[in-house]
Amino acid sequence: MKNFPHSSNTLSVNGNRTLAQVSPYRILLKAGSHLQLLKQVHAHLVTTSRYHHLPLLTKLATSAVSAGAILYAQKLFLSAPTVDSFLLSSLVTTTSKFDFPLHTIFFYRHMLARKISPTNYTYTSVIKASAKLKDLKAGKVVHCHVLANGFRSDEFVQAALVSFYAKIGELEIARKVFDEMPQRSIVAWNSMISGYEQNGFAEEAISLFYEMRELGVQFDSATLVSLLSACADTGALELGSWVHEYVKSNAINLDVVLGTALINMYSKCGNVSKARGVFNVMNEHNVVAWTTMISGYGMHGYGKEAIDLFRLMLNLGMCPNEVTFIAVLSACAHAGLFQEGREALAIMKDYSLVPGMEHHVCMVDMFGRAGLLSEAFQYAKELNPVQPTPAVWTALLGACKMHKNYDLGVEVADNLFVAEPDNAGHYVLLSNMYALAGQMERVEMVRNAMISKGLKKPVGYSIVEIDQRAHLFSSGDMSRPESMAILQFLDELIQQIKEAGYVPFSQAILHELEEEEKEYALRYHSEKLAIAFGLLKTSPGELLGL
DNA sequence: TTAGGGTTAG
Repeated sequence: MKNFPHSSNTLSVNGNRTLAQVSPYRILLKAGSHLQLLKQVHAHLVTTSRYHHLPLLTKLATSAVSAGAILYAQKLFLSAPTVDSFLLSSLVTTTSKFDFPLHTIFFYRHMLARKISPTNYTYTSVIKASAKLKDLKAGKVVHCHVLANGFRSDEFVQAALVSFYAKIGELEIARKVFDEMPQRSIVAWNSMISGYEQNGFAEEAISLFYEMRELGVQFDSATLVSLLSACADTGALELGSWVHEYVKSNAINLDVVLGTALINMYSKCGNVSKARGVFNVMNEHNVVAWTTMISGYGMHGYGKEAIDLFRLMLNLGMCPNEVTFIAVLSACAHAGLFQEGREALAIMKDYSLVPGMEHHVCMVDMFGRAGLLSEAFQYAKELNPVQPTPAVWTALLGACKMHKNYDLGVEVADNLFVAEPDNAGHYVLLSNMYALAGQMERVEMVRNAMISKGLKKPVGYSIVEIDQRAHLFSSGDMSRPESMAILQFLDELIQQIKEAGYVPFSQAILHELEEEEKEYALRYHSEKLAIAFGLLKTSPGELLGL
């Protein structure tokens, strides 16, 4: 609730003048979104018989929406003696703005029922509400209304549609609307770029940005934020650094959103000190910025730095949320700081947070990695009556493998098998664990089960960036024209490192492969292919930034 | 007599 200046419970306007002497509209403006005052005005309007005055009622209802009193606003509307287009379109736009999408649709239906013609403002609001509700059908219906009522070339409505389809994952439709726009606004470009990135098509997001630049369309901060996310997704450090330089040399305001996107990009691309550099020069830090930086430290094994930053955050009075705690616990797990992790989990309640399954997974992972296997197993079992999720068992299984405790590993694997019988990734973990425990008949059983169910483990990828272009490799990938050269070069490299003492660790891919196959899979692992390609295509030292 | 579509962490 916002603070209301002057007084809290009674209206005193302009010194001694009474309520009746002052324009009710001015009182309403002054009441702002203070619900108590709005109700007083409401009562006043009723007692002075001005309740039928629609402009006043409209202002009252939209103020109630902005105060979060959506049901009160709805009652006001339903009790109105008459309704006009101003009242309804105001309610549609205000409910959309203040995040009451169901009510936006509700008032829009009332508009249609009363044959009130929507404007482009109405359409943008209703489309945004459909996006919030992830309601494809509602959005498509509104899209039809848009076309039928001649808003096919309205810049605002079309941009809202691009955004809607992109958010809901219908990228082809989004692109079609985008392509057919007579005038593409910056917002339409940004919606399309962000849509690609949010749906896992970072390459397309980056391409579209290049297209935008080549066409001479001026991009803005929001474009760069989505572009940075795409860089983070693909490891495109060079392009991400270009964005940073661009921001600095064009004096673009480094607000908390842009700053956080830069921190995230540098962290994911492996440059934590640059990430911290950005964090340090930002003027404003919200919980997302803090969490991103803590998470950046954590993912690179800098547990102490993550904990120090977390403590600094708390000392400065910033409130962590559940994501912050996931970042902290994960950092502790990777750095072996289980004491710190335990303390962090214990203080969640001080911030009215309850540990969820993701936090428990971190704890199991933390004990497991630290070699405290029985503690981890105990923790996992004590999660009852909340049944441990497969993620908990997977974390524990990884720990059993890491610490070569195969007996416990098999026990855990059995739990995993029961918990999620259709996950191909788990089958591979299971069969590896059985193989390590020497239970070959079970390996056979798991493998057969996998084949009979037609399950296949999703393919993993490795990416290397050369000249601002990301190159993607999967294991044994032979799809490039340079494939033979890459393999030849890789063979030479492997020969050299073998001479230097390298022994392939074929246990790591035990999934019932013959010895020869094992070595093939290890040798042509996607990371190795990507690195060989990178070394081939760059001058000595360049790939490592030397 | 009102008001708009795009951007950050797991």
